[in-house]
Amino acid sequence: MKRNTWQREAVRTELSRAEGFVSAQGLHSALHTSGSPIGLATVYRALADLALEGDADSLQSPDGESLYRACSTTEHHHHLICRNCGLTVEIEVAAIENWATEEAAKHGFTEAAHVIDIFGLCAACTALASARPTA
Amino acid sequence: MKRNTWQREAVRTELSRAEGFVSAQGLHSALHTSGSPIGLATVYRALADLALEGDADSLQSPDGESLYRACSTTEHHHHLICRNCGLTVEIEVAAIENWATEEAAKHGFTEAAHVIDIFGLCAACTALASARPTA
DNA sequence: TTTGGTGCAAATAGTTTGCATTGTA
DNA sequence: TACAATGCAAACTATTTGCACCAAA
Repeated sequence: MKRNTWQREAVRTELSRAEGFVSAQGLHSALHTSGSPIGLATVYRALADLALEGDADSLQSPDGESLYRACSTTEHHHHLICRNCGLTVEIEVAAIENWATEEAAKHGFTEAAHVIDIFGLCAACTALASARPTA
Repeated sequence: MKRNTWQREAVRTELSRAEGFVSAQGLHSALHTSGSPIGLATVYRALADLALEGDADSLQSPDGESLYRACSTTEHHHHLICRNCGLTVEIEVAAIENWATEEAAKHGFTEAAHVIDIFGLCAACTALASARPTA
């Protein structure tokens, strides 16, 4: 039987408070900042459980980190994520959903789950980047 | 100036020989099996270069590994990946490309890189699945 | 009380990097 | 000859796991 601990609750809360996707590490430090002395391993375990139970959605960022977000079971939408500051904008397009499904079906695939997310630099970070170039 | 070494050539060759996506580690051991004493770091560096030059396509597997694939054309396309047998089908749709770019621009994002991949069960695996259910 | 959960630290896994050496241009 | 590329091993990052301890049921 799953037990109800404040740690799980904290992770769940912080996850749903987050606008879009958050990394386990990010969520952990956010919790620490909020005063929770929760352990990193616990955060990982809680997130893994949430994902398993279907309460969280996860995807891999281009950098190879696992990102999680609270799963609004009903409808699913996609995100525009700033790779610098983490700003997330929700974008939803039924057209794309259909496209994905059809494209899969066209090739005989079933149980298609798509990963459609756009990583970029938000306006603010773009400005910063041009002010202080990386290279 | 980029130099032409047999190691690069080996990586390039092995990559195009592979049917679908391969991990750096997998490619490395495949090369070793073929008798190439190439170093793992070199494989990583070669793959990174190939991806940078646009000769290879890369994506993150659900396990967090970086997978690479020879990129036939200069344009980039997306994939339909069977989560059971690994069969990969390239799908390309200018419409989606544009959509992604526009959606990003609409929100002031720059340097947008999108992750659009569809994981599902290919026809063959679907048949197998119904014959011998997983759960 | 029972036993799953937690925290810490050590262990993994994948990938990157420093540096002396090698080989291409 | 000169300098990019290689190989090795150490360094890193993200994540997982073993284990003793704690607390929910």
